[in-house]
Amino acid sequence: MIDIKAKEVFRLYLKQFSPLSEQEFEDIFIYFKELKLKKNEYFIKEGQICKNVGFIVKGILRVYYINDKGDDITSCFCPENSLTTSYKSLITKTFSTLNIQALNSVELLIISHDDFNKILISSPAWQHVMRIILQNEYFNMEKYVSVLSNETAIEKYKRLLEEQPQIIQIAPIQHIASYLGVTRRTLTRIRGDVAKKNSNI
Amino acid sequence: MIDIKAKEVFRLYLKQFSPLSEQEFEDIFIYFKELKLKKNEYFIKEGQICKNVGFIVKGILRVYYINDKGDDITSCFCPENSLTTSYKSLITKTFSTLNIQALNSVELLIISHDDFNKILISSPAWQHVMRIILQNEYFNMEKYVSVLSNETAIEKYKRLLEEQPQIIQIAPIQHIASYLGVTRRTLTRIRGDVAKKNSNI
DNA sequence: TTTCCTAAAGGACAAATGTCCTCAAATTAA
DNA sequence: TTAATTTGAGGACATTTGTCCTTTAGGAAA
Repeated sequence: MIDIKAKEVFRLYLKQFSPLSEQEFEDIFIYFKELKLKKNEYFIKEGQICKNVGFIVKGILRVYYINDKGDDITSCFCPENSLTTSYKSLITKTFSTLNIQALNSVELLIISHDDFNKILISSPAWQHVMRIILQNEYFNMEKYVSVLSNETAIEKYKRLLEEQPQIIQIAPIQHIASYLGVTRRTLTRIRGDVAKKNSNI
Repeated sequence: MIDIKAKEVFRLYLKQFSPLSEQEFEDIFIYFKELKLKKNEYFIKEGQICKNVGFIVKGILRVYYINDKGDDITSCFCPENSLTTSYKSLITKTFSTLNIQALNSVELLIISHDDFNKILISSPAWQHVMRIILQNEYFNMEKYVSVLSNETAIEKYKRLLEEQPQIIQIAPIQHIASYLGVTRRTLTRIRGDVAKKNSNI
């Protein structure tokens, strides 16, 4: 039996995008299962085919890949109250190049790709919610591209500090650095500068 | 009457993604109009609401925006045989922050957002083609993000030289530079290095 | 407690990139 | 054709970032 609180969190999440009737929500919810991950456990590993979409009830996940040079690059931190999956692997049924790993202890609601598609066909309400969520994913990615190419390292750090302060608390410095597109050394310099400025005020 | 050659080009484009029957294609095609742009004319300008999707039969368009610092940043070059639109403005019916401008003389087939949606509802074939095209757009964006954050300026330049050599021929240096995320000065340095290496061979 | 280990901070120097400028070639206008 | 304008190349120096290394602090194990 799924935790009643988790269910409520998910209900509220969907409600943001589009109202669902009690019945519509229940019809959808029966397909979800609970999944708990301990720190450092994986939601999906490179080389596997991703078969699930997860909703994060609690905790934070890190998405990363190993690039041509062998570096571990963090492409995204998935916060509470959002979806996580390896879209490309899921949709094209190919091996994932991404790893999605729990940064702390994580609680998810997951649905299989097959069930996901089943609901898409049978429920116009679900179709509508998903269209909006996927649109948002796309727009977020556009935003991320613009941040990556326009902001300096220090601006990006300050943005992260403002938008996702929990990340800075729990993620080790090398993950934050690769996410911001700089080396560890540059990130410590930035932290030094930020601390210095604050002490001047 | 739309140029018969343009029609063929579009038919072949759609065919890549999914086969359409002759009738299905004709049913869709009646909604398209021809649009010709001279060099430097706009498909969409910042501040307007984008109402059309365009298929590029001939020519190249540049997508750019003005960032907070007032710089003109090229976010993408749209080549022949691809779609162009300001997705965010189109879908959310908000003012576009993007400009899409003809780099040379351009020939488009355009369809209004309303007609686009009308076909989406009436034609499962069109729905299918569009789902695949939008998925590809998303995957391309992912690819672009990974290139932006992993490759050095010189690697990005070489990639562009290989993948879209026409761009390097016709776009002025500052547009290519902002697209690669560097200044003009860095791009001329890169060109110098590339030329020097080639002469050594 | 003491030792060991790990993670972050930061010093020193090198490399890459940006800023500001000039010059030369190409293009446009008179 | 000549003058004016635009565009790209590239010099000089400043700034930023990377690389490699050492130091420091905090937590885990003996």
